[in-house]
Amino acid sequence: MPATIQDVARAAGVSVGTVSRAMNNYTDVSAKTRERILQAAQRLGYSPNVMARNLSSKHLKNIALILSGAMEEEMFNHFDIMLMRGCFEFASKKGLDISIHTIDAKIQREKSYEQLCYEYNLAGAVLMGLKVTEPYYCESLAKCKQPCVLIDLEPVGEYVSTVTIDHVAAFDEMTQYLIDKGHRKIVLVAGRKNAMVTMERLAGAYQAMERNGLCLTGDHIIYTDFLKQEAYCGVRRYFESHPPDSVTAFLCMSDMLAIGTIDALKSKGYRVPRDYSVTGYDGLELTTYTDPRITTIDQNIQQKGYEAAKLLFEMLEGRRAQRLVLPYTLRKRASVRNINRAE
Amino acid sequence: MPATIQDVARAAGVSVGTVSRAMNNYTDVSAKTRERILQAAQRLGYSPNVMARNLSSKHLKNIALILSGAMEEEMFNHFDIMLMRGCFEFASKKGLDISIHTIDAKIQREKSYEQLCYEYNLAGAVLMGLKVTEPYYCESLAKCKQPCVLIDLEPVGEYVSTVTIDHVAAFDEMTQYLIDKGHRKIVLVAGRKNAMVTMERLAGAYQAMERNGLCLTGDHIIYTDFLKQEAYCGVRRYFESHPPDSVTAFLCMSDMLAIGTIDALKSKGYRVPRDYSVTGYDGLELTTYTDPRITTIDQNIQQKGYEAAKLLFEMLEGRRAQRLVLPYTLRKRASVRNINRAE
DNA sequence: CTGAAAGCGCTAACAC
DNA sequence: GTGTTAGCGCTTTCAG
Repeated sequence: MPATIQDVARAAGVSVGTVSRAMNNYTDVSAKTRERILQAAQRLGYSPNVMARNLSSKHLKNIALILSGAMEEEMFNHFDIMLMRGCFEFASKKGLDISIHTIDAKIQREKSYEQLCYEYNLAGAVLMGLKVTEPYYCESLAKCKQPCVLIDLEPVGEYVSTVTIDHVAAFDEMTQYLIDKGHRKIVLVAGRKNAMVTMERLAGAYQAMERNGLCLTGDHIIYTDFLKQEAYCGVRRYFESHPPDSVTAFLCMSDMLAIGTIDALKSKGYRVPRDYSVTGYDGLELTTYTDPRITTIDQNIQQKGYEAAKLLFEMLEGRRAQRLVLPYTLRKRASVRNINRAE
Repeated sequence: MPATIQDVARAAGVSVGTVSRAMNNYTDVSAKTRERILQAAQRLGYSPNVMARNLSSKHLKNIALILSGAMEEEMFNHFDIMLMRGCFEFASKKGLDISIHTIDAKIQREKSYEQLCYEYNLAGAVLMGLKVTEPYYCESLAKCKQPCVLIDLEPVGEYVSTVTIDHVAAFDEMTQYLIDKGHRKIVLVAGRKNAMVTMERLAGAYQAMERNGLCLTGDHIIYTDFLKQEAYCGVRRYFESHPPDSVTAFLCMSDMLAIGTIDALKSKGYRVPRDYSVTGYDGLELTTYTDPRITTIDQNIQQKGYEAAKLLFEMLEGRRAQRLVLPYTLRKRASVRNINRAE
């Protein structure tokens, strides 16, 4: 049976209140007593019970990483991992303890963010994988006084910060890059139809196409739920109703979609980039292992996570919510071929 | 301010005890009152405070996933993700709530497993990424009455289960496969020197080599900490002191090491598998995206996680600790070339 | 500087 | 069936 604060108090010959003060680095404990208490605690192998501490303490200090839909689909993918790493990087730098909680669509419909915070005594959280298609939940965020940080979403309410990149500009740049390489017939392998990130990237694609006098028709857009397998099937299906020369490049909204696309192309006997060019998005490390290495937008995901945790930390210290837009980088690699006549 | 059990009691016109019983599905509450209470709870948006519940409750019900060294090196990699997915798969199937905690080497040296359990009121946990090089911690596990499940380690103590695969046999099989393909000059790209998994796989390699009258000398073993980058450097360094024809195949102890090895080989202008064959280990999905696709041992990692969580669950119900050995599969792919004269 | 005591929100034993 | 009450281990006033 592990030691409680009572045991330490007894062993050090003081009251529990004094032990508590000593353990929490209060200044109003004499150096001598503190030393005695710390030694007793050490000797007994005492560590405070987190539940009791949280229950009695007024000030919420706990911060959390909330993984939404961790079990559905391909959630908990490479993207999320990097995000988590970033958060932990910040936490360990600051000596913070971040708790992790998983929620799913069902929970989100039944329990507000505020309730979750109450349940776990959270001061605030970084929310990963949240979908705007859960309007109720987003509303609950807006109303809540516990701050939170969202990734790649629009801020809602006074205590919600977001960290994102300029997806419109990034996708515009990627589209322009393909166009510069001579591609006119482009198929878009898109994400979930009403996801924020999908719409923004779509806007970027349209913007670039229009600027170049091109147009993107509906039958040249393949919607997916960001699953590799869907890209694979979607691309194969595309060729069932379109001739091979109706397209020269596949513009994908994620690296995993690009991988699925390349798979599909290879399965049809085509070669990348000889027959078709393919681009990704996210900048996952694995785009450098693939054959060919994939041209992509490097979002610098880990930094996104780092900044998210930092933002939360700052909000907890009283700073206002904000929308942080991080830079991105276009990584030009072998999956795109220049098809301009000139060369 | 969220509702407490008091508020619900007041709203439903009953005592807190009755609310507690109703919320916890006790049978000794009349259907009518239960209904009234549930409605009141719903209306007030009540959800029990986890801290208070855990503090007051005698029976520990919480189970956790403990990520050891989540922040160091490449921990939190694809392997761990799949393991986590497996755990969550089981949890969501059983309707269990798994909390996640991260610990690092420092914490492990200061705080025993028992203390951790006490701190978070844990009934037991699945421990991921634990290193035997933390002897103190492993001892603390052995002494503790809270059950736990380890991955790829040997069981220690009465309440420690493990789930693993037969690494000796698996690595033997892989080595034999290379030998069957005509490879006699093999370089081993190994993991951390005294890691359990490294030693087991090493034993498998020796076993197969000896059986075939081959021998593995020290200068043909490259030790790493399972980091891709180390394989990259190690392989390049190998060629500085050995002629190109001193080796025909690289036998790697993980898929990431195989990727690093292939990178190094490519950087030297060699091609895989034309010039050198390379094998991986783990069966990560990304070995199917690489160029070439990597021959590997599929550990079925997600199932490992699933079984680990299941084992923990069963131990909590009184079942004895056990050592579970799962099957594996050799996935033959393009990274190995047959160099027998016959073909 | 330190001790005493009042809770934090909940569960579980015990009455009725 | 339901109410009452004693804690769970800790923090935090409030005295002294």
